[in-house]
Amino acid sequence: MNVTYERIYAVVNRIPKGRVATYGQIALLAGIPGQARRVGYALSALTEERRVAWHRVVNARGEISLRAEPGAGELQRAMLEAEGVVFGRDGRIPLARVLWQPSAPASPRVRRGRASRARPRGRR
DNA sequence: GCCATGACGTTCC
DNA sequence: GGGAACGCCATGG
Repeated sequence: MNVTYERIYAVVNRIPKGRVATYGQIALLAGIPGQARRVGYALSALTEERRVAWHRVVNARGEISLRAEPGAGELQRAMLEAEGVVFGRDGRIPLARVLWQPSAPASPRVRRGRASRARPRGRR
């Protein structure tokens, strides 16, 4: 297993209870900024032995990313709700309130709206 | 070794 | 605000 994967899992495990983090955020903290896709892949290859809090990882929209496993979305939502994470009417999570902020000493309004803009590219 | 796909993200129209 | 396009990378065929 790659060290990157381990680091990703470690970052995910650092998410405090009752909070969620986005894939991009995790990728950033894991040392692979902009590669959220790899994070998703790492989580897909996740096993129960790892015991990673994968349910605290959501996409940038605050929604639960569905995967191959049927019913996993419901499970994830149930686990999050059990931890105190609130869900909006449309099934989304208000990231402004429950988004994990690794370095939020006293100003919770550090990043509002988007998760980050590490790559201001975007040619089209 | 090339091609297609995927638990995603960001920017532009 | 919604949709489309491009990116980056690992994995499997």
